[in-house]
Amino acid sequence: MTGSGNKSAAASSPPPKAVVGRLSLYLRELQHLLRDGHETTSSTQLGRRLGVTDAQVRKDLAYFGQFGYPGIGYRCEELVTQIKAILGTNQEWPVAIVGVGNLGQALLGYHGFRRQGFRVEAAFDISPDRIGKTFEGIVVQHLEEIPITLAEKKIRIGIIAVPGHAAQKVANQLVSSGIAAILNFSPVTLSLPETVPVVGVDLAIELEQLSFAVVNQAPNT
Amino acid sequence: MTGSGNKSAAASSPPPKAVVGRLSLYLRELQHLLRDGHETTSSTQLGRRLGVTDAQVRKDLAYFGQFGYPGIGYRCEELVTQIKAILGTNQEWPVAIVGVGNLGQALLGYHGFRRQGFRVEAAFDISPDRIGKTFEGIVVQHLEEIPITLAEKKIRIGIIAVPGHAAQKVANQLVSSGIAAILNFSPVTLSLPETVPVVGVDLAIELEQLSFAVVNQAPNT
DNA sequence: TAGATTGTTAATCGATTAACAATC
DNA sequence: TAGATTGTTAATCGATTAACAATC
Repeated sequence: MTGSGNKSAAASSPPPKAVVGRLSLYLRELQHLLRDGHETTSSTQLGRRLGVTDAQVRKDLAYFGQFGYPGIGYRCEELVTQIKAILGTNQEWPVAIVGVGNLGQALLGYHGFRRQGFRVEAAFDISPDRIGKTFEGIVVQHLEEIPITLAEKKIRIGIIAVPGHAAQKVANQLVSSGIAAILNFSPVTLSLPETVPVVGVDLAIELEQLSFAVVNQAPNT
Repeated sequence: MTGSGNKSAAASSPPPKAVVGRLSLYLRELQHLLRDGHETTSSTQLGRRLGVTDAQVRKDLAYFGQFGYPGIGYRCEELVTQIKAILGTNQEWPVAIVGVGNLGQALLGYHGFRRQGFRVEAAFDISPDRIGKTFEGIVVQHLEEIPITLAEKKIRIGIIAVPGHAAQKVANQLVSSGIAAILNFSPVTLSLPETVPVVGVDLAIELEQLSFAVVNQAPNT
């Protein structure tokens, strides 16, 4: 017997970030497969859907253990459970949003977060116009409340959606309030202690990648 | 004389995607340096700010030409101009948004796009509640109008911000209307012709990368 | 059994870093 | 000139792919 819950072959070296990124994609795809009634899948099927090779799927998963059944493939439900455990989304994560402008409000209302185990439980802003208002059941608080609220609600992940010029200051406040990780939507590079992982999403930069591709059209292999 | 506008050493092999991604980061940083009154910078300074090595900065730029001055470094303004030309953002790009829910509305109002040369010029939805409404000066149209409007407004880049179950259909409509590239915010993998580049941004996945980092805390090198 | 598919090792490929002559 | 910094080549490192014995 090979698979199922076997963590014995746990990674000795830490997995590259790219692998963790793909792990999330595998999870997403597996959830779609499940919804479509598939009981099992294979590295070939999964890879084809995501545009990666079957070997890569198997190699990526091998960083974390043995989850498959030779001759059969992977049981979708089981693999979903396993990947969630690896990513830490088998638990609920309360998160905070700082900056309740356009983007912050959209993130507050984004149901996709909840579906994957993230629940926005606090929102902060500096504008008197917004403080005290309620969005999606969350009352916007002043930035000053960050330390107390993070502690009270055991929030470890913060989302920054303030204008660029305010982002570093907000990041510092989050860090000094003990945040464990930051998702940054501001178009700036944050300078933070190495112990606080950051993921940056710059919407303009994503579009730039596309304008480059269009201008240098037909990257004909 | 080495630098300035010299495109002679243009890339023979196509630059890896990772390089183009960093190019956008260099551009962003250079714009900050300019605003802070810096006339020149160096691969070391740029790299330190972004957490990459000086060698990598120079190597990345070398894919596209020679832009620096030995002994001096890079003139910020000049390099900004050069990188914009490479990325194609020395021109204005009209873009369309499909899906005017929470996220779509936020994207419509996002000023960061405009700053980098992207202008939202059309918005589409399927809901009668939203069609005809105006957001940020843009009247929401029915999905049916996509072909006519894209042609009229010469829109080549489309942003998908519809629920996952509708995304593939919308993508097909965009493609058959001649879109050149797609930015996809829906949590699904789109299957598209190879000629249409896609960038996917899945907000839940970004958070998953952070929960992984927190759970596997202290990736102590 | 024959067919399918895994996990893993070895081979290949590509990307990053180090080093340094050339230049200002 | 001495000091700084580029562009580029060679060396290193890491990630992807191919191949295959083991397994169901």
